Formats: sequence, C-alpha cells, structure tokens
Amino acid sequence: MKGDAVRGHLDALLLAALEQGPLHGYAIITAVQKRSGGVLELRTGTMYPALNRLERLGLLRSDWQSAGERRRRCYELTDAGRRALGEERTAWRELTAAIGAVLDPSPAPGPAT
Amino acid sequence: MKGDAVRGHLDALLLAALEQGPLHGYAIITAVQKRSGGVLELRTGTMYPALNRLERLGLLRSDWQSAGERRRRCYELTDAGRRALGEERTAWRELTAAIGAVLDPSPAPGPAT
DNA sequence: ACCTATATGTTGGCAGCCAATATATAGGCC
DNA sequence: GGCCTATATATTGGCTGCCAACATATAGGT
Repeated sequence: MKGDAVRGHLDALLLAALEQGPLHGYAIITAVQKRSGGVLELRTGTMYPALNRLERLGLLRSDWQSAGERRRRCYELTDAGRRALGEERTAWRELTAAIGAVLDPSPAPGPAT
Repeated sequence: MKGDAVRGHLDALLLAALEQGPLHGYAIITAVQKRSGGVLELRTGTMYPALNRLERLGLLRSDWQSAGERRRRCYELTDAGRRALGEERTAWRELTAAIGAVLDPSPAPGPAT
C-alpha cells in the first residue's frame, strides 16, 4: 500500500477502532492492521498526535493504566465521538460513491431504449 | 465535500475521465462533476499541472486544436495510460475494501458455529 | 548481553492539493 | 459601446496532514 493511503480518513479509522470498546494506542494499531487484512499500518508518528487531537476535540477520553503492568493510555469514545463516527461513515460512503461513479461509470440509460 | 477529497486519487479520476475518448481540460472538469453527481469539482490549479505530469509520464498524449475555435489542448490515453488506469482501479478497490473493513467490520465467524 | 515485542511520544520534512491570480476569446444583454 | 458570464489554459504561494526517524522505557526470550 502506497504512502498516504489513509489520508483524510485517519479519524474515521481511529473512531471505528474504538467503537466496540476501549483500546490503548498500540492495540489500535494491531486492531486496524488485523481488520484490514494487513493492508493498513498506522504509524506512531501519525496516530498518537491524532489521538491527542481527537481527545482535545472531545471525541475521545483517555485514562492511564499503570497498575502493575506497563503504563498504557486507554482511549474510549465519548458520545460526541460516536456521533462523529456516524458522520465519518456518511462522508466515506459519499466519497466512495462519487469516486466510484467516475472510475466505473454506469452507462447512461438512453431515453426509451 | 470537504477539501482534499480527491487526494491521492486525482490521477485515477483523470485517466478514467479519458477512457471513453479524448477530452480537453475544461471538459474533464465538467465530465467528472457530472459523473460524480456534482460532488467532485476539480480545480484548475490542481488539474492542469496533473495533466502535464501524466503526459510527461507517458500516460497521456495531447494535441492543440486551434483551428477556427478557441485553442484547446485535447488529451487522450496512451496504452501505458490504460494500463495505469487498470492499476489505479485495483488500488482503489483494495483501499476501499481495507478502510471499509475497518469502518464496518463484519463479525468474526467463530469456528463451527 | 542482545534482540524483539510492547508501549508512548516528538521533531523535521515534504507531497499534493487549494485559493488566488493571470490571460484570452466568444456570446448575450442593455 | 460596455459589462457580465461561460469557455479555456496556466502559474504562484501557502497550508494540511501524513511520514520517517528518533527518543525512551519495560519485559521476556536465547
């Protein structure tokens, strides 16, 4: 997969990864990788700042889990995050429909043919 | 549609627009706009340099039509351009499948259930 | 002692798109 | 004649958002 593949859809991927329940950053990377069949690999330099940004926007909340184990920052969706995910899904469907229609145009139905 | 919507897929759109036959730049803009249901609007500052680049890469060839009419630069696909379009289509399907799988994960089928 | 996996982050760079601007012809309208 | 819009092509400068590289730390295997 060429670079910049997820450009413009990173937020959607992160929000979707957290939909089924809280995860920490490293687990998000592996979850996205697994769900995409190994195609999508989030970079730490891309993801961590993005998670921070989404938290500042109120779409995620995080808490540190340091007990016994290694320290982990666990993220979960807020209500606003769930709404944002819905909007991201809609935008994604619109975009794929639009680009798909250009890439594979359905033959224009002629009048009475 | 938010900005940068076509990011990373501009070449695919241009090649696809030229698949059914030669067009000049302005006609490509209107064709893409129409095919996408008005969603995608190519900017001149984006498209013309891209067309130039694709021609330098040997994926398009162009000729000026200045007879009588306004001058127009008409582009058409080369054989390499047709092959590139096929590759762009494949890449697009892979990308949409991968992102789609993350956005709308199908429930993992348990063994023998 | 060393490597790998786990885990989180920062910094600098740059590709690729956009807005704004420039130019030119043709046709309609007042 | 003067103005606006559509047609038609092109360049410039700027910014967004991702990436590679680096930095740090613990735990477990060999």
